[in-house]
Amino acid sequence: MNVSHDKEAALDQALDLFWTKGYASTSLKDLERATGMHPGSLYAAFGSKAKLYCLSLERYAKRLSILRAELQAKAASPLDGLADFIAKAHPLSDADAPLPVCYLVKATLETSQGNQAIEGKLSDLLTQNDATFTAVFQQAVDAGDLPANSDAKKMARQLSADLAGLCFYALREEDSNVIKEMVTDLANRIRHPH
Amino acid sequence: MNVSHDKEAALDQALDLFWTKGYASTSLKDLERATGMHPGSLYAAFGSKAKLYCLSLERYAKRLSILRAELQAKAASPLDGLADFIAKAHPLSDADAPLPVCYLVKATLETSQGNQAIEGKLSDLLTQNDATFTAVFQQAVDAGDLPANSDAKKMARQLSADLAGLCFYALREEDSNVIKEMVTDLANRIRHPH
DNA sequence: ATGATACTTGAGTGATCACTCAAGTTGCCC
DNA sequence: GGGCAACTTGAGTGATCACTCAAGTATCAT
Repeated sequence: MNVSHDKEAALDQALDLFWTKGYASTSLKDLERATGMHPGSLYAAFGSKAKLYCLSLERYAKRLSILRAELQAKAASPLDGLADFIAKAHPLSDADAPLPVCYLVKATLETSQGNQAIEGKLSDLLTQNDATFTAVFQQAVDAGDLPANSDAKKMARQLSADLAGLCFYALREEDSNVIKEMVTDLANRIRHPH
Repeated sequence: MNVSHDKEAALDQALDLFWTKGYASTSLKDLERATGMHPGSLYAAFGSKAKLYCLSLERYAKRLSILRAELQAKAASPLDGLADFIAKAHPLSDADAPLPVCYLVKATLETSQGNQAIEGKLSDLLTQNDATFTAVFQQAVDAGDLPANSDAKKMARQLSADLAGLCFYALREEDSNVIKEMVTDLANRIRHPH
């Protein structure tokens, strides 16, 4: 009996698996089990393990970016939107996420050694993310919410690093209240810069 | 012809390899090449890949801890010692380190899925590190360098996270001056809390 | 020299890796 | 219902994985 497969659903399953186990530690057997697809179908649909991984990275980044844009649109100010995003939508604050850790951060630290395609894709997505953060801080400067001589790029860099730091800490801290406090602290620092 | 092996030197080689490639992506072939040891000797000396990894984690943590203690002893104050450590000795500031990234941070984000021994060892070492940071902050409080109502534990937590965030950013930023600036900014925040 | 002890050697183990492809199944048009 | 294109299937590929162990070699004391 054949089973027809939903490529999008399979990609979601693969994303969760890669996210939790990492690229190197996820085997095709794992992917077969998670997606319900057989190796032939997986390769027909996605080409290779590395390409599937890249697709999952892209999918994650796009999903997060859309969420951020939505919150931004609803927020009273650019900085409020960014703070809302961190406090509500980021994997750190998302109970549905397989790990309280940004997928891109974890993937970067794994440095899928040697695979040029994966490293390039990661670099692209992270650069894009930094650019978005920079744009938001620049909007805040233009709106007068930040001093006119603020360095938007530097602030974006610091935010990226701060988020990554929280991801690291969230992975090993068992008390979720501690993380919640650190996340809201960070969000408040964004919302009310001094 | 047999070659006699220096266990300490081999462990150093393994440490560098695991540090750069990660646990899952480092094969025994890689370890053989790096240490010049044959599989039999490796297993006689270290027991298993996982045990060798744990030993390398321990060795790294101890080395870093000793460096920190030395700087602490020479410094004018506890906070100065901590700041010096970050600005001078941490892998972020150490040109000799294989990666400008704390080995323990990278290892934690890799979450050697499933291996209880490795996860336990990592957890121990990180907890120990947090405790040291906490102790230093407490010394600063006792010395009057920090307000009496300071939460040393919370400050240690934040420092751990900040360092991890910098590690993440250092991995992907090509311009070393950017990292240098972020590191000195962090060190100055430690030195002169507001 | 000789035998005992300790260490080194590397071919070989079964398991698992990412991946392929011929054969089988399905759905659709006429 | 016959023919065909598209998809699914899963046993099988060679490579590589972590790891073992019998055989070889060096270093002793005697």
